[in-house]
Amino acid sequence: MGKTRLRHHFMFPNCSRVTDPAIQPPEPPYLRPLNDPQREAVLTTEGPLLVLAGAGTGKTACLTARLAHLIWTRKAWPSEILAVTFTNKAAREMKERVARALGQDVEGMPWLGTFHAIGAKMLRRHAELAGLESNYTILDTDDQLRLLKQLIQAAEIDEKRWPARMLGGLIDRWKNRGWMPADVTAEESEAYDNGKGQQLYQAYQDRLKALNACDFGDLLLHMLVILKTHRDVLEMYQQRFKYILVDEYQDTNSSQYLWLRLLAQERKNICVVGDDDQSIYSWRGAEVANILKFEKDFPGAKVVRLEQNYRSTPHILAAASGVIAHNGGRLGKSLWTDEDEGEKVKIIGVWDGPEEARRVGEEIEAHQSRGGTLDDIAILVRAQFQTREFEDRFIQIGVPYRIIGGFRFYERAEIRDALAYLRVIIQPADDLAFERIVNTPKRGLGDKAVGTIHGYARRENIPVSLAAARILDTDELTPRAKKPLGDLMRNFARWRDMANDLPHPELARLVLDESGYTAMWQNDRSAEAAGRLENLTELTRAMEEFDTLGSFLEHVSLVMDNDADRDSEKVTIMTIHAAKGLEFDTVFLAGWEEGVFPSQRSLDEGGNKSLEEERRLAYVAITRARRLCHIVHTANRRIYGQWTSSIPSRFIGELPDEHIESETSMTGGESLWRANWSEQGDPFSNVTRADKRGPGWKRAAAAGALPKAGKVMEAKASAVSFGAKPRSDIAIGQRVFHQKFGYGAVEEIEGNKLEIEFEQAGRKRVLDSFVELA
DNA sequence: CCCGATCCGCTTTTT
DNA sequence: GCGGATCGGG
Repeated sequence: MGKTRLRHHFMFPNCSRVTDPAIQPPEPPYLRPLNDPQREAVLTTEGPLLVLAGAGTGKTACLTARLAHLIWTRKAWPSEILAVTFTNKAAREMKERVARALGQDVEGMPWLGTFHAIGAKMLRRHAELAGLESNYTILDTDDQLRLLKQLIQAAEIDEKRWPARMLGGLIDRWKNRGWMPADVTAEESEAYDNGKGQQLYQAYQDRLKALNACDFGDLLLHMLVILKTHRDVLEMYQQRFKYILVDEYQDTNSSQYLWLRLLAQERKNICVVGDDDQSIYSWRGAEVANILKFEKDFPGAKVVRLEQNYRSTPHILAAASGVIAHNGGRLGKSLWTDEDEGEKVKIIGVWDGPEEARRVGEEIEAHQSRGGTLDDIAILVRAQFQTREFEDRFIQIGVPYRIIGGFRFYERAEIRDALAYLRVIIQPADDLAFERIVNTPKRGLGDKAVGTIHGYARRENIPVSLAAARILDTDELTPRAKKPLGDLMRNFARWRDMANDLPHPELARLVLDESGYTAMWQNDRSAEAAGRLENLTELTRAMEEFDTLGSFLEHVSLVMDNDADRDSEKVTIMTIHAAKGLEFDTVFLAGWEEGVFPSQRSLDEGGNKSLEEERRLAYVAITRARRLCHIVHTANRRIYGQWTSSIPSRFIGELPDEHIESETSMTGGESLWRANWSEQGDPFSNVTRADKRGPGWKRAAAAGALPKAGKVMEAKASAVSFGAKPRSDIAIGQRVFHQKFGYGAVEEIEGNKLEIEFEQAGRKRVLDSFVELA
């Protein structure tokens, strides 16, 4: 095992020289590249330690060196270190880098992984203490939702008024806080159907137990309860874990915090690494408070700040620091760098969304013609909908791009269907999986038949698939339904038998064929059918890398690989959230407008707390850039099909003047925009402007944060009503040209809106400012 | 069971 | 303005 391999490493010839007083013991290789604070973070092994690691300060290098150090100095065996991360990617990277630091692989680090993976592993060992069997199924959000729907229907609650997603969200929130159903307060319970929240949470947990299943929150919550109520189990883990290491501590939720605190209580060798300024996940339960109060929670904690930035230029750092300085209650860090000054952060103002994409496209083409690679470039957006505009444009001009996020492999319908078949084979009691595929492909078992089976199951209090088997001996089903159900059940019995001696990828292929599932897609004439079949092939191929079907299914539920194709050069388009932890030479930050970024939701609800989170997001966004950072904002944007005039983000106003330069390039010239603005009466005319920055409206917009509600509302008025002066040069029948839709003839005129019959694109409604006379 | 009409809702996302 | 979920009619 890994242990022996590592032991071998301790015989490294260098180590024996320690006995020679004339020669300083050589520094272990992993310490060499570290600066002083990093070194301190590595060498302070005993007692609680908080490492505040600013963006780009070599956090991962430091973390891995620490792990390597603990192992190298034999303070702990690899199996005695608990190291938790949030994502599989981070865990994988850490594993690889520790291995590299020590010069071999670290299979002996069984407790390095995500919170959920480690929680799942512990829970498999102690499942019976939570009323589960160790082969429990891990449900994803889709399953969770379907289950909740059933419960809501059974409770005869109007699902329209009290949607399942709402209940799901509440239950998640409660689990994140470490609450079992009994812990839900009346006040919280009130949030769903006048106090039915707690009751439904309890019913949901009961159902999960009956299904021998867990949702993601349970992986932590069950273990937390077990650690709290079973001293012996807690003590065993406290003994085992000599050192605890936590990455991205600012992202931990209460349940994770309580879990860590229990485990660290005895030895107190807990090292947490994070950056309060990069806390951007409060909406999924993260508590910045955890990192802010670490020193209180662990008295005598040492704090090490990593402030030397190895990533960005001084201008970029100063810009980011300038923005984040507007937040209160920070632990505080000041990033610095040795790098040369570099270029200022460039603020680009454009007319509308399409022009934003056009403009960024031009910059990218220029970068390319200078010989730069597209892999250096990222476009970061606040929300997924913003990617559309760039996609459209890049397709048009032929710039290859990849969009990170969106649909993941394991979330696709065909993959989930295939997995459902396998789940039913492994765990016959998995009702959710059974119900998913009982009539997929169509085999004449519609709602009626399934409802009858369901009723039987409920009456007899047995799993649905068992009910399906038994109901065949009764007359409850019509002969028409009995036949296909009998076939299906016999198939499952047969597949289950075969599971023992057939390799599981083989089994999967066979099941997909014999069930008619493959045929279903082969007969499908729609465009995506071929892709779905490919995905199924890919799925069975992926299974080959796992020893058992069970381990594969766990991998699927816990490890969502986002392997966007890395092979060819592409511009990366993604959300800021997805970009956290990454870096790019050149970064375009798009859509920096009030209502987009900061998002409308964060402005409407959540108050200052959520605005500060948006600001941290801005900080994360800027610090992704190594050398060039461009911030783009538009004067008009279409949101939910509505043209909306937008004012620059307040975060632009918060950038220190001396580190930015601005430019405006609007179709029709800036004067058009300004004319519209003044015709209507500048909503910010009562605000004193610092006119340093050219047009001055950027500042004004930022100042718009001051006179709140009314003013901002007003500024949101649609562009259509705004300077709605119809063009005098357009009449019905006029031939016009439009950037996106090409040539067409005007059919109708309504104010400044035109209805145009385009030659290629068909009939569209557009603003007159978007067309030229042809 | 399939289809079209209609209605809603709409930030971020990992596990 | 789009996609998806849901519902009612054929």
